[in-house]
Amino acid sequence: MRTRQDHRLERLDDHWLRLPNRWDVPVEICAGPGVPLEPAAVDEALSLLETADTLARLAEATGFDGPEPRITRVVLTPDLHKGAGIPIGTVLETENALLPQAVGNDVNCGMRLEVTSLRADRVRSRLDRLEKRLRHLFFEGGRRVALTPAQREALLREGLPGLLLTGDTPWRGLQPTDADDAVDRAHLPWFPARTAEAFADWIGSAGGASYDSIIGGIGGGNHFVELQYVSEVHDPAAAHAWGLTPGTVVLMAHSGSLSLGHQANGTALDLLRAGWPAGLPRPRNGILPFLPGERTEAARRRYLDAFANAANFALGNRFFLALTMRAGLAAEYGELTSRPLYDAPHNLFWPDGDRTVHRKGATPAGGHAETAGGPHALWGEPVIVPGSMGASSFVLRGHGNPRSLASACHGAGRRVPRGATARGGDAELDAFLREFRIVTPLDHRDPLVARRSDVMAAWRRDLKQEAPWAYKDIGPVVSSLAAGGVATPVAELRPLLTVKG
DNA sequence: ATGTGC
Repeated sequence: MRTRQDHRLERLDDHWLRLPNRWDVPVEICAGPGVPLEPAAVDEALSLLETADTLARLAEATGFDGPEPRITRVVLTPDLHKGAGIPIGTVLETENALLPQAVGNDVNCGMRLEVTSLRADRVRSRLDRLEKRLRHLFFEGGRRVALTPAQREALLREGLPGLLLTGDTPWRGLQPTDADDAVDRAHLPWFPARTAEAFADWIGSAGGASYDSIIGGIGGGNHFVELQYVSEVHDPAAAHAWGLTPGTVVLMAHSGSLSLGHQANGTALDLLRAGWPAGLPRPRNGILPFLPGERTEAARRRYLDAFANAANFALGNRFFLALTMRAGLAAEYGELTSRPLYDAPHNLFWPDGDRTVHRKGATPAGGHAETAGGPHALWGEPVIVPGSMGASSFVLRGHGNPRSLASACHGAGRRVPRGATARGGDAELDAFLREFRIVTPLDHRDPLVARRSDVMAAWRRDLKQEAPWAYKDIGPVVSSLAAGGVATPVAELRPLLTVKG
């Protein structure tokens, strides 16, 4: 299928497009002819580029005498769609500038993939019983992760490795493994958090160990925890190395930093507004950057600490989500192993000297250079691309393509805006729910449910926003990544059971 | 996307 091309885009070859702009910033999109691109998202990308002017004006107004702050490259992924100010599916490379909004509110939203010792036929044989267990564990008060204030603080400051060193943290008799430790240590190499002051309320909310109302929650929107099985192998050598043999059951968790990332981003915007030079108009696109230097040092440091705290929390939360799923599986099928293959961040930046790569709704796809010395040096970075509910997901291996800023898409991409899914579609949703095994929170319209604080409730309207027809077909999206030299498929995964936040 | 709408 060929979709009509946006007149502002120029096709470079079969799988790359260019967005010409008056700032001469290289803006490239990896998308084949079968991938629809939302015009509103292209509008938003052009509006983002006005930040090039903001950087120049801010530097002048503040007498900034360091090296020129600039946008050096933008990559838009094939799952591009309109976000709040900056498109979801944007990779932004800057020099001498940091843009909190280019990672978005949900700091370190990401994807964890674990390879279990279970086989699909065994899991399939008792899905009814497993479903009941998971509904209880995730939504009906069965989660109950107990952490002391010291443990909460350690999680924020030093991530999961820090938490594991702070007293006993067994949960339902399950302990993290060496593989967890290796994945979690590899995840956050950039800057440890110094202070958790922004989250003092959450840390200090109990005297002793108490059950946590936040950690272990899935979140909403497109977040989920899913059991899948390997249905097809596309790259036998890499699949074998990663344990992705046909019929193997895997666990996928997509979740973010819940309320913590929002608080971190809010802190950044408050600080940026407070420090904005008097007399300089605020930018039309609403995007406020940090420039380096002493003038902004204190504010930047406070933001980076809150950012790292939220990022650490998100990684830890995905670990707890996996642990919850492991607990359900162990209760139903007996002892098992579940080894994390990867935990990939979607919303994050990496300052590296003067250069910063920001990703908002995009996933790293490093090759040999980016993974050198690590466990994935041989095959490249695992790239996890989930399809919409009920559809296949893919695991690919990254090629570190500099054209893509070593980045790939983080999903199939929304086709219908959230707001446009409210009307109709109820019969289709019912049919979908009969066909696929989707474990959802309890119905929020039920007055008995709404009054109970120990259960999760959700609206049907939210579920409709995540219906399969609201998303693009994942096939052309994955083909674009492969043909565009970004990442190549290793294995295809089909859903067995989805726990939907 | 957010412990639950402007």
